[in-house]
Amino acid sequence: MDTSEPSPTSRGSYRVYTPESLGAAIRHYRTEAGLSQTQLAEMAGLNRTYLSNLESGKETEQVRRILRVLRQLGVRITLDKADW
Amino acid sequence: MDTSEPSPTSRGSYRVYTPESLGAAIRHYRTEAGLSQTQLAEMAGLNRTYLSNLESGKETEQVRRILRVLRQLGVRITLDKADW
DNA sequence: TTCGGATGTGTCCATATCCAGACATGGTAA
DNA sequence: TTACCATGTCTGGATATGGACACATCCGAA
Repeated sequence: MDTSEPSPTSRGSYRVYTPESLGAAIRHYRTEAGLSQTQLAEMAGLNRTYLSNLESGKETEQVRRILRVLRQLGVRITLDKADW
Repeated sequence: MDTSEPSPTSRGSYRVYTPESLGAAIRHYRTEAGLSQTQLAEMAGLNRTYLSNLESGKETEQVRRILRVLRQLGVRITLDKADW
């Protein structure tokens, strides 16, 4: 199992390649914001169980599908904080 | 109907805010690559109908959910070509 | 120690959603 | 014109998936 942090780029942004790396990035930004899963789930109108699974990269076949499309196109996905 | 291009940034990358903008970006990169929906769907192991809907931003409640989470966290999503 | 918060994880179930297939339309080439 | 391709869109059905809820674990505070 990969317990490392999601690899940030030189400017603190995150590359997304897999559902797992997407989940890791979400978890990073959530904890950075000082929010619990319960709080963020409420803010986003989601179930906490879903958010837990999302952060773990589980049960996200849909995400995997979309990432497959983008990978085939050679498109890179980058996440970063808007207020930088 | 919106026939405009998805708004590119100064460096040719695309910001994703909604399922619609995600779909528009995918369509842009697909046509740029000279691929038909059928071709890309086969390459990615998907149904063409799904890809058509994905590019139109339809039936993507899952994407909308995840985008809600990222928006609440103030996280920005950028797509760009890896070979630039 | 106990207590509470945070998180992971399991089950059940209603429903969203993907796929297959068909059909219509618009464009283009012969 | 006909023929073909790309795309949008609809239906039906099988399945994936999210929500609700419960429970266990871990950890820090009191």
